[in-house]
Amino acid sequence: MAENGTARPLTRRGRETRQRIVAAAAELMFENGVAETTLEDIRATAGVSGSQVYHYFADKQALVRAVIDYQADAVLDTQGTHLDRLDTVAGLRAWRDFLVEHQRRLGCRGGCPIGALGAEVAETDAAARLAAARGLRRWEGRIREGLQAMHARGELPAQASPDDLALATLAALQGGLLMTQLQRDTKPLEVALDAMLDRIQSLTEAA
Amino acid sequence: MAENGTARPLTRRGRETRQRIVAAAAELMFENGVAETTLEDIRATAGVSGSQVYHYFADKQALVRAVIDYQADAVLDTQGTHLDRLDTVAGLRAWRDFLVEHQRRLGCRGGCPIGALGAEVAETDAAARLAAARGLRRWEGRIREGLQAMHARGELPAQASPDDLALATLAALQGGLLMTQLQRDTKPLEVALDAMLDRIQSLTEAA
DNA sequence: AGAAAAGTGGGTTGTCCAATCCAGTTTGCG
DNA sequence: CGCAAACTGGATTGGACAACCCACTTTTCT
Repeated sequence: MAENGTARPLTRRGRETRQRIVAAAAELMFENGVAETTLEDIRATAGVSGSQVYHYFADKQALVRAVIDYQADAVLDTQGTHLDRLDTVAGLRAWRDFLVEHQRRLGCRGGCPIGALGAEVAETDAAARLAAARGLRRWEGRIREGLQAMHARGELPAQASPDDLALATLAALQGGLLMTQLQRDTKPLEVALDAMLDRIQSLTEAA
Repeated sequence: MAENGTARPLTRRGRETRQRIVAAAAELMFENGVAETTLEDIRATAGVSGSQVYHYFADKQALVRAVIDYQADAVLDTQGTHLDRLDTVAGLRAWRDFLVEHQRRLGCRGGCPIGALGAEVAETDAAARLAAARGLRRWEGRIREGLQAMHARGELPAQASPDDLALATLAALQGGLLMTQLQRDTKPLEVALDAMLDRIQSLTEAA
């Protein structure tokens, strides 16, 4: 039976298989988009047999939603300790360098695993759109924590909103990733992040 | 016969019909994405008969590329005179208000007509990806002209790069639009643009 | 007037793919 | 052990859709 979104397989092996399917789907959808990825591709990549995909997911949409949640975890995981060090200008710059280098390694392909997926399904699947929005909000939250810490230490002007700065930084990052994907060049990402970090740095110098 | 990308129909009527097809495709793809838009939908919306789509376009991909070029024109056209007045902080703020209001009118649906389309096809159609990149570069060019004028008048510090500022502003706009689309709320767009414009304004005050 | 282009309206073909079903086997928890 | 879940490896259905073809009419350019 196909499970609903929240129910998890009961056994360890079941959870692992489910996870293999999601990971395979995430990889293929990142590389080729949702529409170009067939359940048969996913089945083969995950190394499971015919009926297993439908054993764990009601339909393709349910799988897409699971992939978005998976990518949200993966994105935060990939950035690792960088996200814990966004409370200094040096930490922010190191994070920026990491993101740029990561895109370079990928050949500027794929864009943001959450943003690109979310954009593709935003107007056709409200639940998937909300899952993507939730993923980005988690990311934004990590940036916000760093900037709030700087603010609390008085390193940012009292009237400056660390929350707004965090949201703006994530937006610049998303736009930079999109343009980097389209142009196959890390320059947009570099310039977009540098502009935001320069702004944050100049605010610290004003405080 | 299906024409290649550059050849245009010879008669006025032919150009109009071709344009009607592209406009219908643009509207439907903006609302539902490329994958969810069938040639039959387009044919019906454009009000043309069976074989006409293939009379003007070799295949769906060719039509998608035409739609991207069409949207690039439409986006610049929609912003009208605002793009001629990006050489003052007041002009930039008015432009920002216009963009936010435009999203509000659309119910935050669809995102950027160029960016959303480009992202969907970026990894499957290199020509379409490049068409989207070209469209964004035209947009960036209009922003750059404004900032270059400010720079030439000495209203921006000599060491500040108006070119980089323009690219960063468009990236912030793109990311803001994406997040606004996903969250169905203009806040990300507002905050992203405000952050970039605040940065530009503070640079003018430093100069 | 004559030719080329634009257009109608329909049919057709072939493929792809999501989704469902099933008969049987293996695994693993209690 | 016994039962339920996990899993295999198919087959199959049904629909959607891109792409192509055609016989014929209307419009437009020269």
